[in-house]
Amino acid sequence: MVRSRVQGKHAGLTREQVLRAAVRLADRDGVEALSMRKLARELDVEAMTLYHHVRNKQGLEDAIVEYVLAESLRPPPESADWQEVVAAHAADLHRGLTEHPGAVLLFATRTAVTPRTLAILEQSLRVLRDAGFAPRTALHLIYAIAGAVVGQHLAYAGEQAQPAVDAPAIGDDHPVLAAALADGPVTMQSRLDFTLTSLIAGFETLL
Amino acid sequence: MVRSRVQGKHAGLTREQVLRAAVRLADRDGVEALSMRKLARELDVEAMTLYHHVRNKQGLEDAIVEYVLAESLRPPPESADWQEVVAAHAADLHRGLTEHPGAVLLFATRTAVTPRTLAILEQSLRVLRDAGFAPRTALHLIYAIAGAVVGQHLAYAGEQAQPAVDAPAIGDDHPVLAAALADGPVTMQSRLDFTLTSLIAGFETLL
DNA sequence: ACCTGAACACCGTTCAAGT
DNA sequence: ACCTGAACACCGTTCAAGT
Repeated sequence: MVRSRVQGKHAGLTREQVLRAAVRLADRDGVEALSMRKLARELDVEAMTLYHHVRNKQGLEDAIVEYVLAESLRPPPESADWQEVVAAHAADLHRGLTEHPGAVLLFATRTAVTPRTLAILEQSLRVLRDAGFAPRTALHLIYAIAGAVVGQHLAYAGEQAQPAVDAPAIGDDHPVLAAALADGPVTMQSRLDFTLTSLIAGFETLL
Repeated sequence: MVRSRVQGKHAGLTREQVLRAAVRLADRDGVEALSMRKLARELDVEAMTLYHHVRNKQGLEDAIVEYVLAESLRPPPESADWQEVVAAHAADLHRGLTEHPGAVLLFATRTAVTPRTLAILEQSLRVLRDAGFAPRTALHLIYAIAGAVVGQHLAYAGEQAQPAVDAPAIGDDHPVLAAALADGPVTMQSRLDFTLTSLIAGFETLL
């Protein structure tokens, strides 16, 4: 790593570049490997320079969540029924977290409240209310969906580090568990599909 | 912090004591404040001593999850229908995470697979299978419940640091969202209840 | 205005050494 | 066997100083 610029010379570094590099680093090496110093090295800059574009590491992490969420979330499809809107919301989140595994752990503990996400949320809520859900129920519904998607991605992230239960490890003491795993391990996709299908079926009983 | 023991003198430190102190420290100051050095100070011992009871920090965190899960999980109630078994499982997890907020983030990314948790899982799965669910569906069902409980606790933990959306911050641009929050902020308890009720209602449609 | 470099107060972990 | 202390390679962040 060679310093390629003298002090005071502008690096021309923008916040956008910092965030893009941070997301890339987190996706490549994992969030736990994301440090101000390593990110600075990646950008060929001193660590302290980053504090010009970001309040601190917390602020960087908040910004990553906003960045990924902004990239993932789309306005709900026009003239769709509420089931499609809910499924689309889940699919948006799922795609975003799949493309950016480094953001999964950060999504778990923050909500990015920006004008754009608020606007999209309001549009989804309107569809749900027009379908007959009370506003508060509609909000609960969105929370339930988001929690389910993030929850399954987290569980999956954990299983990468520490492999999940599989059939051979079970043995004869646990016949039902063994039967459940006989057709291969349970994947995140199957768990997520099951959870979302169950949730939507449950929501339908509320109408 | 005074050293109260000469080198080589047994501290009489047990793994149980280490884990109890770790859980207490994480609950009191937050997981992010849990460090080997601070934990050692708490136990009036050198940091390196802890490595005699725990492989490394990862191992300590795994052990915390096992410890809290063992304390929380109970065998499913005898002669209960499947809805009660599922609700009891959710309630066990909810109680454990409420009593041990320091473990929430750790629960998100690991599964504690021990003989005891496997046995309890098998019992729950048997009730579900006897109720008519296929073994694989039963397992999906348990995963969905666990994911929902952990997911809502995580979201709640995040809101402690970074307050959630509330009515005054919304304004006239988002009437449905404002209406949803008019009766006060959405709490973790209400979100969790809603999610679990919806999930169970959804499961019923599968039978 | 933008960037640097030293410094401070922390980390997890290895390793040789004490009793 | 159990515990220590120094050491190494890291952290995030403050602060004064450079251009």
